[in-house]
This record gives sequence, C-alpha cells and structure tokens, in this order.
Amino acid sequence: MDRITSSYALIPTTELDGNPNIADLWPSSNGTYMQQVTNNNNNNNNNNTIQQTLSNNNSIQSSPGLSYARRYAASKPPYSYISLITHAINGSPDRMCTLSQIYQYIQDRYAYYRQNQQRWQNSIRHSLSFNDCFVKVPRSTERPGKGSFWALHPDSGNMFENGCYLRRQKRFKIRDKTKDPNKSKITNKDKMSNLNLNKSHSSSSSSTISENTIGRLDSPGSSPRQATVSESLSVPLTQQYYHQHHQHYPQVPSQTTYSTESVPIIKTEYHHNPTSSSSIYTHQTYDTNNNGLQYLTSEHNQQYFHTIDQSASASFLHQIAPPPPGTFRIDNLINGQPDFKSFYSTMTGHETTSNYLDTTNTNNYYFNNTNPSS
DNA sequence: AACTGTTTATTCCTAT
DNA sequence: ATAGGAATAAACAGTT
Repeated sequence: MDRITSSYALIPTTELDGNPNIADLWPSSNGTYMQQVTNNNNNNNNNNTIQQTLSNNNSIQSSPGLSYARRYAASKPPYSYISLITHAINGSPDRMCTLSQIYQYIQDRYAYYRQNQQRWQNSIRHSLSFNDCFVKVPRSTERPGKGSFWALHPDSGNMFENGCYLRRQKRFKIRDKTKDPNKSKITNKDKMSNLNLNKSHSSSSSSTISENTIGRLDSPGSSPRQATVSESLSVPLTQQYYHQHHQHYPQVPSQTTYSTESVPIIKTEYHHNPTSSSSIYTHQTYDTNNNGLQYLTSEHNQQYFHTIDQSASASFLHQIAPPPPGTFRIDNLINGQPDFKSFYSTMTGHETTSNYLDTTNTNNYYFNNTNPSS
C-alpha cells in the first residue's frame, strides 16, 4: 500500500452534516485507516488495535470501513496533545489561536474529546505552558479578549516529520542561554529571546538563524518514503481546488492518487536583517521541487518581528509584505465564515457548520496563476 | 466566578 | 531495563 488517496482531505469534518467525521477515522502512517480501541484496564497489554485498509482509489464515503469507524468514533485518537495543538495552530489562518480555539478545534473533530473536558483541557494547558515549541503571542489592543494567542516557535520545525503523531523523536527544547539562574524553568520570555540562539547553520548574505525542511527528507539513494499524514492531507486538496477553478491549466496533473514524488519539498529560511535595530526576520518559504504548481506557504514574503529585549513585546508574527503578484491566498477565501462555508461546500460537495478546514497547511497555500516553469 | 496560565509531582508509555 | 516523552492531577496565581 504505497499510495495515499486524495480523498483524505476532502471529507467533511463535522458530524452535524450527517456525514461521517473524518477525524474519527484515523490515518496511520502506512496509508491505512486505523481505529484504536483501548481498554481502560490498567494491566492490558493487549490494546485491541484494529486496522482497516481501504482500497486505493476508493472514496472514503463509499468505503465499508466507514460505518465500522463510526462505531468506534469515541475512542481515543492516536495523536498526542502536542500534535493536536500543532494542527490547530497550523490550521488557523494566522497560524496562531487562543486556548478556547484550540479546545474548539479538538472537540469539533474528535468525539472522544467531547467527554471528560476538564481532564484533557487541563492537559492542553499544561502542554502549552510546558513545551518550548509553543509560544504565547500577546493580544494587540485592537483584539481584546481573554487569554493570549498561541503560536509555534519558528525553530520547532516539523516535529512530526517521522509520521508519528504520538511521540516526537526528540522534544523541542530551546537553548537556555538567557535564563535567569535563580529561575528553574524557562519562561515564555525566555522562549522568545532564545529564538536566535538555536542557530543551526548560516547561508546566504544575511545571517540565517534557522533552517528547516518540511516535506520529503529522502537520503540519497533511498527509495521515496511513504507520505506522512500531514502531507497527504495538504497536497490533494490543493490539486482538487485547482481542478475546479483552473481546469484550463494543463500542467496540473489529473490523477487523484499521489505518491511521495508529488509531495513538494518546502524549504524555510529565516533571514536576519543586521541593520535593523528591531530585529526583523524575513521568513522565506519555497518549493524546491517546483514543477508545475508552485506551492508557497503563508510565510512567503512575510516578515517576522521579534524584539530581543522584550520590553516592547511586539507582535511575534506580523505580516508586512503582500502576496507575490499573480497569486491569491486561499486564506482570503476562508477567513470569513460565509466564504469559508461556500468554499467548503465547493470543495467537498457538503455543507458544513464548522469554522475550520482540517487540512494542515493547505489553507495557507498560495496558488500561482502563472506557469513558473521555464 | 470562570477562565487562563504556570508549576510540581506522579504515573503511564514507548523507543532504544 | 531504562531513559525520557507524554498524560494526568492538582495547587495556585493572574486576568477578564
């Protein structure tokens, strides 16, 4: 089973439609759908794990796995709280959201988390505070309300690139250079000011403070690996959207099943402008596998403000530059609820009451109307 | 009062 | 078996 069906990202995410909840059908890293049914017995080492393999070119709606999955919809999803939070953040247009939005995101998708809210919400708050990969973004005065926004630390990279959404290979820890020796823990302030201390290596004329690669990480000579869940979620929807709105573009492949060869390699660099006192980082993201469609994430041409001394507590993420010419953002379509709903129904053929599109990264993609190839 | 955020402690679980 | 990541519980402080 080497291929992942594009229908992954096209399934309604809410049960209120009377349609199946895709989030309760858990994709495993090998392209099958897995339902995990865990006894509450403490001494069980026979976690009853049931795997259902769906045929390649089947839409999930017509799959026999569906009714099966619905029966077990309320069992615990195989995602850590950290990955759930990460998905909520990445799924939001601004790439940051409040605590209550994170709660809502999770409950909307997983029936399991509509119960025992006090327990798991306490865990979510603990995860946000405890893990360095999450940073608090203060509210601007224009957006008053309860609580801060939460964003991903720019250096945290793709924490789930190994395709495992339960346990990261290594916990993201910021280097602890500015830590007050009297303090035992790293504060959010420390997280922010350590942004440029996790330097990996530099490239280009300006100093690159970090670099990470999202997407394929094949070593030379290796066979292409299986696409991860997030990749399979993000890529097909953009193709589908393209089909419906740009059918006259011949360079868009028409197949609905993708192997890892079609997964864009997205490279991200932070550039530090040394002449600026306020420390502005330009975050450039581009597809190094740029043939046909040009994938650019929302960070493209954005500049990240970061105040080292923290006193001004400027916005952590702040968009300055407009999108490149000839592009449009799907963000713009889904920001407003009415637009989102029509966008959603166009995409899926179903109505929705949800405000979220459960497609990691996809909603932040730009589409380039011009043929970028030479 | 309810919500948000921090911290400590403990237990559970999994990769090695 | 073990180290360390993740989940859970809980106390407590700050904010709306």
